[in-house]
Amino acid sequence: MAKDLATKYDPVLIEKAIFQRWEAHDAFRSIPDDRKDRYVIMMPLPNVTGALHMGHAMDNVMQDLLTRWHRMMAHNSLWMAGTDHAGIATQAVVEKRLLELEGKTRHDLGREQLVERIWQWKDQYQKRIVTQQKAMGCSCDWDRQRFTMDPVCARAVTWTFFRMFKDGLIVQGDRMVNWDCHLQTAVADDEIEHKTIDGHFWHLRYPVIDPQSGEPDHVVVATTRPETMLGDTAVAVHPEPARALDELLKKTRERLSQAAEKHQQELSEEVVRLEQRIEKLLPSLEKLTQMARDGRMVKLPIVDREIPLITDEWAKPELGSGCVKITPAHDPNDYEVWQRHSDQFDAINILEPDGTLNDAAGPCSGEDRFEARKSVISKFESLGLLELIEERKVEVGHSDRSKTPVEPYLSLQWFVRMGDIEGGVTCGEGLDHQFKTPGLAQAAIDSVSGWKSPSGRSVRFHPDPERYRNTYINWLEEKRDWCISRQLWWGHRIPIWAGDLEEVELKDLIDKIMTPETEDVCARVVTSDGTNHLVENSDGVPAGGGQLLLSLREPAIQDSIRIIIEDAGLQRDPDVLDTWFSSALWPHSTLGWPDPATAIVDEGQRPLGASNGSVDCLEYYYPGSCLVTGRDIISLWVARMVIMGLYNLGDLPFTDVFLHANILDGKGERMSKSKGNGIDPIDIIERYGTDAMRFVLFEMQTGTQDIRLPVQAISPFTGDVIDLATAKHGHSIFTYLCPGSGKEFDVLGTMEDVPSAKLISDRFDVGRNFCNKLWNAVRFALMNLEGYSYDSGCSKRLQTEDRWILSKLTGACEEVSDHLRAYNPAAAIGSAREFFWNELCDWYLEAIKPRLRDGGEDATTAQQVLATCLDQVLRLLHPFVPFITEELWGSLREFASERGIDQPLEDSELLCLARWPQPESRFRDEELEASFDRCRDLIRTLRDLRARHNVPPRQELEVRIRTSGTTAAAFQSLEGLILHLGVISSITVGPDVERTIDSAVSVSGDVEIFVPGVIDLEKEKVRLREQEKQTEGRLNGSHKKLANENFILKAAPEVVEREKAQVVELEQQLVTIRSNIEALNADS
RNA sequence: GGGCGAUUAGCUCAGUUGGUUAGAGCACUAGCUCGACAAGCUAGGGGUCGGUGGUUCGAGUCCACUAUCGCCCA
Repeated sequence: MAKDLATKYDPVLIEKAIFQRWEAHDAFRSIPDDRKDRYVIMMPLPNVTGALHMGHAMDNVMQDLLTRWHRMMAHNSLWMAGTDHAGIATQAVVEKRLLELEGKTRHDLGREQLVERIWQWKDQYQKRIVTQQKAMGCSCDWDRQRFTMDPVCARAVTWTFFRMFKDGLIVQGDRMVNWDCHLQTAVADDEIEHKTIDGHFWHLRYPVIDPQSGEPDHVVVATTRPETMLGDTAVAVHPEPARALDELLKKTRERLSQAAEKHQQELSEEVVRLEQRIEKLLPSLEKLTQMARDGRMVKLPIVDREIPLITDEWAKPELGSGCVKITPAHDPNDYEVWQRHSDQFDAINILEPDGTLNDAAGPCSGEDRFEARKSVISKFESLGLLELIEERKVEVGHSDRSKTPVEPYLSLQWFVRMGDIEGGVTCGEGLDHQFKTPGLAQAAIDSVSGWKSPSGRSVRFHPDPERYRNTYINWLEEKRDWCISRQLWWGHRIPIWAGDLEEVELKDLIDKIMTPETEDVCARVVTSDGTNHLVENSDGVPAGGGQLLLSLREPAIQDSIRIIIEDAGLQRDPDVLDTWFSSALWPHSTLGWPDPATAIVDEGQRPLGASNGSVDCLEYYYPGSCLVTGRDIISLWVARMVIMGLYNLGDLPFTDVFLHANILDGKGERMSKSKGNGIDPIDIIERYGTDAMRFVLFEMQTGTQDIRLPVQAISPFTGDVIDLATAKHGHSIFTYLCPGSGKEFDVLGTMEDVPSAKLISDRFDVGRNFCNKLWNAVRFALMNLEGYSYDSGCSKRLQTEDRWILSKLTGACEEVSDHLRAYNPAAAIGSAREFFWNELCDWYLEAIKPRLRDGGEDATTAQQVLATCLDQVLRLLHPFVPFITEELWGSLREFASERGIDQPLEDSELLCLARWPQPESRFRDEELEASFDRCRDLIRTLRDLRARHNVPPRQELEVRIRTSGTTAAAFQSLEGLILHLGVISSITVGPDVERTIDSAVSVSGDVEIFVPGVIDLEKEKVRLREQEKQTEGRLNGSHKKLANENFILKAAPEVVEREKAQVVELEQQLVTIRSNIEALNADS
């Protein structure tokens, strides 16, 4: 019985069962069939570092929305799920735990054991992530999920690397990295924490070799890291100090002339300083520049190296002595200088990976970098070359992972060449649509710039195409090489074996491993002059031998060849690939590329190869449809997927990129695991229900504007709700103080000795309320569907309100689809909500209550319209709030097995597989909607009048209305409705209706409403006078506009006409209001 | 340092190509336990659209500058 349904919706009772039903029916299964319409979303793979937060929830539910929507449109829809190994992040988490719990470093464990530990961690978190996603209702094909390091994805990685290596797209080179001496790895820029500490600025003298007369016998350079002088290979001065100083002075003066008061003093002091510098120091700077041009050398103290004086704009004439030391191997800026002058001097590395100094450091070799700092200073002091020591605040980058200072460090890394390449790059090699592109970055730029792939595809960003197209292109246009090597143990190990071999050994080895049939081995030899030769057989081995670089393509055969090449003295590259290398392949690696038929999927998974007469997954599902992600990884990931898809398959991985908003906390900071401000979606789901959470996320997703989500914690001590945006932190950023008890609690649930608090946000109340409303509306309907049976003749008996709600329903179906097509979930769910709540519940349900009560044929018709509306509403809402709609769908089908008006709607046991609502244009009746709107206005006016005069809601009123034409006709045709909804005893409408002396009065538009028996003349007068004043104001405005010649001349004719019409209307209304005021005055 | 964006009601956000009185939800105020729903219903109050200047007959909307904040890239 419908009456047995609880009066409150309890999500906990149904969500699990509903999900099980979906799984039991295999509802999210995707297998290739003969459908042409297909829809493919590749999940932006969450990494296995930790559990998901609301930012991921946003991403996931957006994808679920699109997938469910397309599935209901009967497209063959695949949502591919999976997780990412996330190189450094995951390794760091596991290493940190290892140190905290066992006091061991990764070196104590060794590579194999550490990797084993990380696999365990991955298993644990992958499970947790999948649990979270299923709880969110994600309708992925769960039998196809992948992991970036599983055999299917791993094979795609080695194949891609191999092909790029063979094509000369992957090369080795030097690059400045941030080196963590403690963990002995490079760390990414975003893993560095900048701290300002008290330091020094040491001014050092370097003697000039053979100074000419009038030239100084030494130059002065300043540094905060004096030990780096051991690696100096040049000293730079500005090429045109006079011009540079002059320009700077001009600019500073200009700024001073426009500066706000608070900046004026600072700027005028700067002007004076520059003027003095030009007067006093410029001559000696110009002398130095001349010396550099003449090729003068200086002698580097301690190591006694002769290094050149050079000119470069990096040397700032406005600072210090104007000279700057150049340490290319240990400073990123100096490295840039070296790139510009590599013909004039070298780079010298003075650091060992552990932070001690190497042999190049001469007498300081073997010392730790900080000891070396002291000894360099004392040596300069004893040589009399220490000019000055300044106290200074210094910015020092510290590694997030080890908390030790990082060192800029020049090291050998692997790169993918992104720029244009002589001869171009072949995309989709071996496929019938293969094509050439100038270079990888260019191919990605073209794909958003009018170029079409062989299958006619290009990429478009949503919902703001131009803005993000620019972001994407700006980054790609630099065409900077992509550094793909990482000094880690967790990840795809670079499939390269290398060794220096003599010519004879080389030939011998090549003969052993490369036969004409071999496709899995690629050999390149780098000779002593640095040239790189692709070697296809032993005849191609260059004279004199060199460094052999072997790449192996197929993981399966690596083991057999490996023994041979390792015997020959080759060693495998110890580095692993950048995580983004494997995630860039995600859209095709998951589908089994390079060969779905032989892809080794997990036990119990659907195979990827062709079966049952259908093509294989790769052919069917690639290229895909839409990528859903945040804008922050446009360059890191989106562009790289485009590149890899084009390169490997000659086509784009997707045509649409939907960039959704990021979730911020109450302070406006990005939600993230490491910041400790992330909410676990499970916390929200437990408290509010999944659908409530989803509803609110969709409502927040309006554009690409980021969304603030103020977060509260429930104190584990007092139960109080604490706003985290204003709460005080405890000992760490993950803990806060409970104001009630003063005790500390944790918000991540990872601190063992600190009680953890559940995080909530009252923003989700809205979603919970919505679900409850939906629940109760259906409950009401079911209570009134007793004895329902479908009747195809129903359309002949439709009442006004029936036709109205069907017209509105048609509009809602159109709007929801339109908004979804425009990637505007907030607008889409807004339209659905507006129809369901403000039209169906507020007006239609109220309107039909008397009919349902009275029974008979009229009741039957109302039942059928109601059942039809609910059927359609549940379908419209399903992609947004899948659990509650699926549950209610089951109940609705029980009570009304057939729904529809003149023909039954297509039915389906599961709502998630039911057909998406089609707008029925024959129900559209705009005239009726307009009449209905007039009635609603009238009823609202009457309710307002009741409230103003304290008339009890149930006390019936008599109403007299003076109006004519269409408005009068509308009121007359909807009289029954007005009587019922306005709680009116009688209504008189006509052009000659007169106000009775005891009537309250309300004027709205061309309608005068009189309600006898409700008298508070003073209130009425005050209100009418306010209305009079307001109307006069608006009228004046319009008059003014129309009096303006320019307005008449220049504004669009329809705008002028509208303005004129408004004047007529307002004047009429003013007359009416004034006559009513007069009448009231006459009465009193 | 370069690029992109944001600033609208107490809060969170809408506001298409410039054109009637700038909207929604929450919160607030008042009144409603009428046979779905108090997680509800009804009505109401609340904004000189960050600031300054400009273009225009007309600016929340376009332009310039400025302040604050955010993101990406160096």
